[in-house]
Amino acid sequence: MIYLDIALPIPHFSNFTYKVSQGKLKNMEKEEIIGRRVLVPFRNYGLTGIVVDISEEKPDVEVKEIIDFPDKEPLFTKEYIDIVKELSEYYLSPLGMFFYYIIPEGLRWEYNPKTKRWIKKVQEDKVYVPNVLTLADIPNLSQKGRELLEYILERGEVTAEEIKEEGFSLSSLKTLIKKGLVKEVSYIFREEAKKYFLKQKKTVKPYSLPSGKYLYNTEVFRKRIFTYISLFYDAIRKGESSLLIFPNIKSVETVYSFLKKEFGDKIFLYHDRISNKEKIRNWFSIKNLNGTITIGTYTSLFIPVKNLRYLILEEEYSDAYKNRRTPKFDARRVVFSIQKKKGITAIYSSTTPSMESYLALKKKIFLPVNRKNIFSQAKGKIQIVPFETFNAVKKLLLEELKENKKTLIIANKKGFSSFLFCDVCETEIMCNQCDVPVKVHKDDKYYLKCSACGKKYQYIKNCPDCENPLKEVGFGIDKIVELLKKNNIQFSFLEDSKKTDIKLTVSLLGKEAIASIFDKIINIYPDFILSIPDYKSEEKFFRSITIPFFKTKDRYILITNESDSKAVESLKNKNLSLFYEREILERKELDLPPFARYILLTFEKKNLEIEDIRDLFNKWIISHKISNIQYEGPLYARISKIRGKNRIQIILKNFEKKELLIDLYENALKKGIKLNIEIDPKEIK
DNA sequence: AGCACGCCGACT
DNA sequence: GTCGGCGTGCTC
Repeated sequence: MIYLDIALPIPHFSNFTYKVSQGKLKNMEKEEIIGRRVLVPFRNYGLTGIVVDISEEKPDVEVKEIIDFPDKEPLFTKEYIDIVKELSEYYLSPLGMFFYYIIPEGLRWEYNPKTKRWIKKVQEDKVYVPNVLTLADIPNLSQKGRELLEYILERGEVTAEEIKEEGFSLSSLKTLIKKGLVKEVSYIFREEAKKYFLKQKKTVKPYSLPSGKYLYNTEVFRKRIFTYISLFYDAIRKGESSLLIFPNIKSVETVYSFLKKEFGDKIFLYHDRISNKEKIRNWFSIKNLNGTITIGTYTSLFIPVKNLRYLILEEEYSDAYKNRRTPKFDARRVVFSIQKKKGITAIYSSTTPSMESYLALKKKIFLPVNRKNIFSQAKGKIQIVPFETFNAVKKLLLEELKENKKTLIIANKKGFSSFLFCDVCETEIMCNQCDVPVKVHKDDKYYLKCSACGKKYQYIKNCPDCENPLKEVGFGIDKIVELLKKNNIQFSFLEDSKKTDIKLTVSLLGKEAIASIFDKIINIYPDFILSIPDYKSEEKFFRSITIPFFKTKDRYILITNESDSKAVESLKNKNLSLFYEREILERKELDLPPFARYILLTFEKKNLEIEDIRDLFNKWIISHKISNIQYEGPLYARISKIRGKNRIQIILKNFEKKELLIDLYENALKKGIKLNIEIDPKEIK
């Protein structure tokens, strides 16, 4: 008997032991078992897990036997298991939950105890293998049957399509199966013999970067992409692979279709909107083939790419790189872990890098890709217009849109109005289950929507308490849409593939790959970003005003009242480090990230009170004899209620013994309080 | 997470 | 009597 350490998808901070008999092992080597997907009985149902370790010692607890190893090969290599383990510990996310999330969706099989069957989510590939060793001494076999058996023996393993292509009929195959001469085998993935073609264009010079961590902020996106092409050609020549990550699917698809022309069958796509079948096929192809290129979202970071050489994280500043659900992780850190483990070349790219990356470059933890001046690649004129009223903005827009130029309008805000306000009661109209004012939206008609829980409400004109007419406060993208429609101006959204001269978007952040160059860009009042109580607000504001400039050919019109801020100063002076240097000083003075590490604890329960949490927290500190702990709270969260549950927060600063928080999590859970632990939160209020 | 079990109020 | 909502406990 052999015992397996299996990570199962349940929020429990330990693995589970199962036994496996020699028969089920089918002569597998130890290395072929670790990293494998495994089906196990669990209570009265079943689960899909990942084998993370093997032992021959009998454990203390009573253990069950596994059901099956459904795959031909492991999903993960030992290296990647170590990387995922490290991340799971860092982010306090259970290992099994981590693995379950990062494997292709089609492999997350579920057991239905009623029908006693596994729901497999994808169709398996069926192949046919010989069940005899030679053709000799087989009586009663037709000429056709003999020829087919000979063919299957020769190939070792064939599909029904291949049998048909060879000119055999499927009924001959059926006869052979009936006679027990051929066996049908199901695989979730069968490696395909790929026909590669690759004609390198003469214009592209292969280029290589030695292993290490790089910051690439010296060139705009359209130049960076050609650097990647050069790197990819160099890697392919050596049989090495590359992984290029974007913060959203639209960017992935745009770049994929562009690079497909260049690299043909060498290139793979991986994100959550491709089919389950394709995801599985691509996973194994990328794992097994030499010299591939993968374009994907952050889920593709966990594919154990064969011979990985270049790992590129595009627009590395993007908030989308932080997964806010379990398993919690930040793509930037995942890239860091993979680089450290494998000694590859990792490139963090963006026009406006994150503060962390900028500081890492300063400290020489990151290397520069080159030393070009990014401002020499943008020639637009910056025009700063103060904001007065929304009516003035409307007038400016109509005037500017008269010119037949390729124009982009950035609205900076979703929805129609920010909220509804009653002058008499002096209150905002709130969501009835959250502590959030409802936002006014307008698609075909007006409606109200809560931005916290997503609940929609009918539009109301008058205050439900005093019946006085309500005032709409603020303006979002839906109001710009209304203006353009009223004036019969042809437009489309930036994210649509439709071709119009006028494009509209909420924000350009994370969309550098989607947006082309515009003659004119109008950025409407991004100032509100500064009013969000978060230490990253200035950085976000800086990015929102800077990125559009690098997409402008002639005129960049920025509507703002913040022209004295360090962000606008730095843009006007065409010197981005002006902003970064000043921001770094401020962060250092206030002891904010990246100079301090924070952990945000959010407790959620109906009718939860500050006292409950203070009790719970103090008991935890005493029971673990924790001293010198720096924290703030417990306090009500900025959004003090979501879906009827009160939210109370504690912020820990530079807390080292993270693993003790598991105990706090479990103590809270015993009282029906859900604790959300966020390591390195992206917002601190 | 996802399931079972048990308590309790509401409704036949 | 029985259905179902939800609080609690447990998982190799």
